[in-house]
Parts: sequence; C-alpha cells; structure tokens
Amino acid sequence: MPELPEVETVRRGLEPVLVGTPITQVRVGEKRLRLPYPENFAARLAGRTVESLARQGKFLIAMLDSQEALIIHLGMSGSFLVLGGAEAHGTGNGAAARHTHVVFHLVDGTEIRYADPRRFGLMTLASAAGLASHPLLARMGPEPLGNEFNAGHLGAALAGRRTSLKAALLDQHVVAGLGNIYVSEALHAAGLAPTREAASLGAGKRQGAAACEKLAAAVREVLLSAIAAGGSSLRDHARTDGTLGYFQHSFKVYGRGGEPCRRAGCPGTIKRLIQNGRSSFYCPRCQH
DNA sequence: ACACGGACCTGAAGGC
DNA sequence: TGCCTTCAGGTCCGTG
Repeated sequence: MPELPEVETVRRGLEPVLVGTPITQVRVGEKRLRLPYPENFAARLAGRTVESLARQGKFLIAMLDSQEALIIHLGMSGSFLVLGGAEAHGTGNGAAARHTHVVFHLVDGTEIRYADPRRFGLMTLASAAGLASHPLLARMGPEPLGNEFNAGHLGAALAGRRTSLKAALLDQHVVAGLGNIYVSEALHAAGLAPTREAASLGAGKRQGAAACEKLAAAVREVLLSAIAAGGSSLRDHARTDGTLGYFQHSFKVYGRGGEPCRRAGCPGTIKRLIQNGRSSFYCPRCQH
C-alpha cells in the first residue's frame, strides 16, 4: 500500500497513539525484512518514548528519547494496525498474524502491529545526529509538497536524462515519494506522456519550463487529493484502524487500460504499457 | 554518472 | 482439484 499518500495516512494514524506514550516491549518475528534488524533492536526500543513521527518520501522516521531514530519503510506490502487495550488480546492465527513481524506494546495497553507479507519493508535504527547522512536518506530528492520542489528543480533534475519521464519520476533522487500509481496519475493530470524523454523537459529546452510548471503542479495536486482521501487501498487497508482509503475510486488512468479517458471532453482510451518492467497507464490522445 | 534487467518475497487470479 | 503463469503500491545490485 505505500506511496507518499499512503505513508502519510499511516503517519497520521500512528502519531496520536504513539508519540508521547512510552513503549514497554517490542516483539520481533523470526523472518527478517528487507534488511536484518539492528543489534538488540527490541531492547533499544523498550522503555523508550517516541517524541515525534515524521515522514520523508516513503519513509517514516520516529525520533526516540534516546537520541536514536527508528527508520521505517513499508516496501510493497507493509501496513500498520493499531489495537486499543481491549482489542489487543490473542495473537490471532490467520493470514494477517502469519505476516505480522513487529509488535509494539505501549504503556497504556495499546498494541501496534506491523505486517508485511512480501517483506520488502524495513526497520532500522540510526543515531539522531547522523540521520541526515544515513545512506537510506542522504541522497533523496525534495519533498513534493515542500517549497524545494518546483519547476526549477524539475528542470535541473531532468536535464540530460535519456530515460523516460515515467522512469525519471520513479527515481527517488528526482523527487521523493512518488510510486507507480501516482506517477501515472500525475503525468495524466499534466498532459505529459510517460514515454516522453525526460531530457525534453530539462532546463533550457523549448517549452521545457512550461511543462515543468504543469508537472510540478500536477504532482502536488494529485498527492494532496490522495492524502485527503486517506490514500488508495488496493490489496491492503491504508489506515492504521483497518479502514480503507478511497482514492482508488478517483484514479484517472491507473488500472484503467481499455477504458475511456476521464479528462473532460477527451475521446481517448487508456492504454497500458510496460516500462522498465512496470505497468504505465496513459491516454495517447491527451498526453504528449 | 546513467540505464536497464534481474533479484528479493508472498499471494491472488486466471488459464488449462 | 491442481499446476502453471502473470501480476502486484519498492528498491538494490550487477552489468554494460
């Protein structure tokens, strides 16, 4: 479930229950995630309090009262579930329990479960002082909802790149937080084809600056709408209370191959193609 | 430096 | 019923 809007939805769900309430115990499953857990992972979290919960791109960053930060990525299939004291009984034994890898117990009886069937997610610890230079975060591009992300940045980041616009926007060094769904949606909103060469929007190209303006605005608009809808729920719930986000009902192109374009007045049909091994969806009629 | 294919995992869905 | 293939919201590594 996790591109920027889903991760932000998770952050907003966890923040009120997790921040300020001490962690009493952390239990970790047998199988590792994308990275091995750090030394004494559970012990370094027990007794700690999360002081703030931030998001950077698709990462969640929990600052602890121990001068350490817990870095979390949800990979392809990671999700959190918050259970109040009364619900937090029994481990369950269904598919969800089989894929629950980390459980945080809080002092007020709240239980926070991290499940991740494919185990492409990760949790690790870093010193607060070294957080910005951590290898997972150091070279990440700007936040698409922040001031650093604008047409000027896009023009500079795309200049000279011979790959497709689709592949360039999936690159977390160009802009942080976009994934396969929102790249397709943003390109449609901007009227730009995913197959277009990234360099054609680069600094100095004719019409490049105008296209970058449209693209930056489209990225922002799509992400804000998705966050307002609680993210998209495809194969998993998006929210920490187990309920669904509903932005998937607003998709203009993603997953809509063969269906009519939803741009007002456009008679086109959405096409699916594979780029760098991943599906792209676009309208050949209104995206150029 | 960049670009690309494959690898890492599990599960669901569809065809035969 | 079962077996096979394809696909899935991500990213990292090795190879040109």
